[in-house]
Amino acid sequence: MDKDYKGYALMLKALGDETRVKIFDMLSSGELCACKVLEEFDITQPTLSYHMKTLCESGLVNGRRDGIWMRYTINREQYERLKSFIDQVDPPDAGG
Amino acid sequence: MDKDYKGYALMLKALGDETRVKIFDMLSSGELCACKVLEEFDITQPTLSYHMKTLCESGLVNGRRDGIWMRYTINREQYERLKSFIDQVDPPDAGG
DNA sequence: CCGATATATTGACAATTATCAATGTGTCGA
DNA sequence: TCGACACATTGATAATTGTCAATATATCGG
Repeated sequence: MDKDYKGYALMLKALGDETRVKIFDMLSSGELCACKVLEEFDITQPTLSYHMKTLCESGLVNGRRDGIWMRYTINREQYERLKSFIDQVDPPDAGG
Repeated sequence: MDKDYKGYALMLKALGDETRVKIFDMLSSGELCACKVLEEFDITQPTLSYHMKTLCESGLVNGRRDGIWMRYTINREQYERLKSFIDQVDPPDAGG
């Protein structure tokens, strides 16, 4: 039962950016459309689109079209998978 | 109580690399010296040194000199901090 | 079909990253 | 103090990243 380090690394890398980790956190309160996310940042629309693509390609975020809008949610399955990995690390005491 | 997105992003970025996330996982079983870590990878010693520096600078890993060796452990405090953030995301159901 | 709105893609570019070979630094034992 | 070992730093380089302006695509209402 080899661990999927490549998969974890992809998700962690997607979250390894201040803008994207904030977007991820915003999505914790539920589905959001791109335009609502955009309001929270001082970036252009193409840049947001790039970040959303990065998050989606990591598997951590799902996007669906709803008419004019793209609505994004956290992919719970992948989120749980990442969380399990992080939890499982659980180092012994004496390191900080 | 603003969230330290920059700090989380730094840690997540450090883990967002297949080699480093594997090192991090190796450290879950306790302290390891660089030479032991190196044995597990097909990379040169300078490259490992670079990765260890990246992990240490993110705050997630501590290094200490022990004579000839550098011994690395997970920084439990930072690890718990990251884990708490991830746990706290906890999206509502309906996203996978 | 046309215009308006939301989003995606492309092309360009500066900055950062991961990697190595070569070399430097620190520690110990003889 | 010298050599050997473990590790760090430097310099170089190819690849990747984050960003924007410009443009393309998709959806809807009329």
